[in-house]
Amino acid sequence: MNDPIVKPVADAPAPRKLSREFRRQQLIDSTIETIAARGYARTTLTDVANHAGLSHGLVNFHFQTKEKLLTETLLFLAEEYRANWTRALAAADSAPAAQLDAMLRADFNPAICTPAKLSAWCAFWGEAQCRPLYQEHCGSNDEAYFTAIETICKDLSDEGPYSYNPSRAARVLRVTLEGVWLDMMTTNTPYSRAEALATVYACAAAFFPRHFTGEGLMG
Amino acid sequence: MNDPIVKPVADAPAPRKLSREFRRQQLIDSTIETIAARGYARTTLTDVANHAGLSHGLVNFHFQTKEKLLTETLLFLAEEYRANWTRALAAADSAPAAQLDAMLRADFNPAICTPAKLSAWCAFWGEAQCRPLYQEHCGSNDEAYFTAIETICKDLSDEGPYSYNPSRAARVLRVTLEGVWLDMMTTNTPYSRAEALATVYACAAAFFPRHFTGEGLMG
DNA sequence: GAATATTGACTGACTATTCAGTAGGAGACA
DNA sequence: TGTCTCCTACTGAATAGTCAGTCAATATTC
Repeated sequence: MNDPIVKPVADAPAPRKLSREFRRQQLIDSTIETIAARGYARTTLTDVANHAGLSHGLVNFHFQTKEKLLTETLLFLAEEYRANWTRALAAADSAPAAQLDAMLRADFNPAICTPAKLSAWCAFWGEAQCRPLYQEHCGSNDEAYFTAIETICKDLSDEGPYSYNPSRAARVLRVTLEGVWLDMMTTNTPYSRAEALATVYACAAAFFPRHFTGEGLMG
Repeated sequence: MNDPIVKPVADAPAPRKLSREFRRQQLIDSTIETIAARGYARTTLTDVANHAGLSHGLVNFHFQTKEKLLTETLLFLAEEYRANWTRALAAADSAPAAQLDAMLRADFNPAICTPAKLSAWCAFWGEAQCRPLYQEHCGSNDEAYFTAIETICKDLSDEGPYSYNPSRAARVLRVTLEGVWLDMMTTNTPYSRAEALATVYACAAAFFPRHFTGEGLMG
């Protein structure tokens, strides 16, 4: 628990002084790990600092208050998530099916889908005071996400053509992604990302059988 | 926030002394409300007691420690949830489609699907220390639930017949229910139970089109 | 030497828990 | 019916522990 994240490199002692940005990021990472390990309610500044091998006074030096640290941690997660699906969409083929496939896969990118980050997301969702905060800063992220997945489903529905209401299909896909994330946290025998992705593909195949199978994008 | 839950009846003043069981339930209810209003991390015994119009000493009198109060609150929610779907299944027609319909509807029973209870569930899920606790006491509940919905989906799949893997379909339905619950908590413009149920039915219709439409059970 | 980062002892506020005391009700007995 | 005694629920002041935030001293880098 107290292992410092940053180990000194053998022949070049870790610089005691690091750039503002580096330390801030290091403390945000420690916050995520600490919340995952101890829970939101039991997370103290000392825990966070110790996890990074630093003293708690430094946390206040860089973030002023605990609340600001937690806020910035949430904003970091939100921005990382947004950047991840945005990048995935941009990198994918422009065909609706490929776009949807990219969107579904994006959620299981190992960079954002780690146990600690899932746990931290879960903790922020659960903490009543965090929801308005999230809405205020990231509500527009979610709206963009909803719009993106809905538009793709509409295009895919036209292309099929499929008779399902594409908005409903989009929402089912979205909540399935959310539900699977939650499942990965809470289920007794947590299943792998691969298994989670298979569940999402089963859903996509049920709505868009001409484009998806239970194994993934067709063709 | 400080409104006593139990108002004195006009001509019969509220008894100062009430039965052990009544007070315990009253305090558990207050705990749910307080967690919903203030968040898990900020919930204090004084908050809980004030919400019930009682003194904080009484909480320790009845529950010994704060931890036990929170544990018992979680167990109460879990048992209420289990009893709800079990009862719904028993009351429904034995045809697989009717059983599945009962199971899907059960989650939206106004008795268990209140904003405060959703919020409390969310808080417990989010708090890392609560997950092992839940597993230990209620893991078997979840297993029974998984088995029930999986069995029903298998029967329904045979009856269709449908080509989807019924276990996957069951899991998608289950995580859709979970995801919709989460959505009711977190989305900017929270949608009604009716709208949430429609989303779940869209999912059921996608997997079992010979038994469900987007509006619900067929026939 | 100046600027900045870092430490850690300290403070003050908050809160879980304890406990000595209060009060209402239920029998026992007259 | 009155009153005495006991039991249990209940109160709230006191206690003890925790933790966020402060700050003077120190280290590091330029």
